[in-house]
Amino acid sequence: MTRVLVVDDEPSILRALRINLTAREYDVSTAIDGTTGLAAVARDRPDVLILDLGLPDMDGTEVIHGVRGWTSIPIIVLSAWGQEGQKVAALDAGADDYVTKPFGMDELLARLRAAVRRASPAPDEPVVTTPDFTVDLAAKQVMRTGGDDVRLTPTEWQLLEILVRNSGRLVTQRQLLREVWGPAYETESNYLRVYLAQLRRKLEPEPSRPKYLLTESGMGYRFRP
Amino acid sequence: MTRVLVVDDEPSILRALRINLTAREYDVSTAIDGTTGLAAVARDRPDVLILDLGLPDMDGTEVIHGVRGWTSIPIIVLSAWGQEGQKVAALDAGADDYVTKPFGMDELLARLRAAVRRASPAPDEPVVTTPDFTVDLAAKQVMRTGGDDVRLTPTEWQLLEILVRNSGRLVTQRQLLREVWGPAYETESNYLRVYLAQLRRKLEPEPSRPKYLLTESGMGYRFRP
DNA sequence: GCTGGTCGTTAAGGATTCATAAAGATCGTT
DNA sequence: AACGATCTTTATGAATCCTTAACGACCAGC
Repeated sequence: MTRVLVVDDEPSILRALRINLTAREYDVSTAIDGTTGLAAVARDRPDVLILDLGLPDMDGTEVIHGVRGWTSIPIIVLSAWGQEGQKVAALDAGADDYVTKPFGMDELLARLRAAVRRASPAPDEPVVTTPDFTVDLAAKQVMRTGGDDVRLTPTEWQLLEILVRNSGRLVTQRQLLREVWGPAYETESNYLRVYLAQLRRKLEPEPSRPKYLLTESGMGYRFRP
Repeated sequence: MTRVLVVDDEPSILRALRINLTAREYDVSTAIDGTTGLAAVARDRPDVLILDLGLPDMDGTEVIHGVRGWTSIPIIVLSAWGQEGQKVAALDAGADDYVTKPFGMDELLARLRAAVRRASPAPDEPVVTTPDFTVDLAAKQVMRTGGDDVRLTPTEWQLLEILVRNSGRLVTQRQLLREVWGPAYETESNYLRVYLAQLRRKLEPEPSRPKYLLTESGMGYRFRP
């Protein structure tokens, strides 16, 4: 289920979007200003952000910069008629698309679908296999070679997914912390140690001598296929 | 924040660009001739280069060749009216775009945005290969020819990365020390000796007779691909 | 041949980072 | 209310890395 965060200060628009998007099987959350919006992005990690440019507390482009600083989720901007300059600035700041108010719900839905589609470029290899286990990115499933599947908690899965998607590449601790826990946790590197240990216990044949989930001291972690 | 380096010998133009670009949230640095311009590119590694063709000390195309020898950052050329030949030569040499003086700030800004956008999806992080080992900048991985990968510590990696990114050209001790240890360590050249020795021990087939990590006595070091 | 400077090599400590276990905190479910 | 699962936090010893110093080799100039 696609999760959408709507940031707008007009209750009527929030209400209209919530009703329409929920009816279309989107999972909707809302925020009424830039500050709570930024916090909500970090906390809820939505799949798409719909952002009104005319917020009471901060400029729309500031919000975009704040989001773009650490994630690349699609951002669709809502701009009032006549705010052409703001619109361009928003696109420059990193927004993906814009809709001018007042807008038809059909148009917004179309752009929403397009944004989501663009954002998830079908990974060319949704299944990664090693001699000891198999990771199915699409099905969110891990199976040990032999048949029984491994139960992973949500956090464990997020971590594994990032490492597997960057197969062979070193992933910085900052990046892992930012993408799993949010930008406020960039220094909590002990989280990584705890969860890497759990993943190793569940996946590695010899957890204290990892073959797949490798540590590069001082730099980050790497999944070796 | 996008970093722009402006190389021009006319103070009025430097001033105008600095004001306008800074106001648009660009991080601006400047140089007044080709020599310092080339040094600034190597040192600051800007995201875009704005280069006047009519420099006092060297021909514009020479500057472009000097830059293109080792990086593919976008180059926007400024040419005085009537210098059609120079303009073509500049594009041949590898410039990305040109603006004819006198120019409107809006036009320059538009071309700047376009250049940055074109460049961003193609991060220039190549794979450098030698007969004995391979350095993958993106994956932060070094593999010896034969299969086994080499473990580098963070400091070793930083050093190697700078040398490889400046493949073939001499990198000053000052520059290496500044970029790895910070400006306060610019004179601690023994650090370099220690770490170069370690890198050679890990990478060179004959560490005491280096083929790739060369010392230029009194000057600095050079990576020969 | 002596001398001062630069470079290569090595090794020991102290500092940082890591692995691991285990105890609280939180949340939803029964 | 109690439970189980998950997430957070803390503590400890082990592993790794960085810094620093010492010593010898090499080269240029005197």
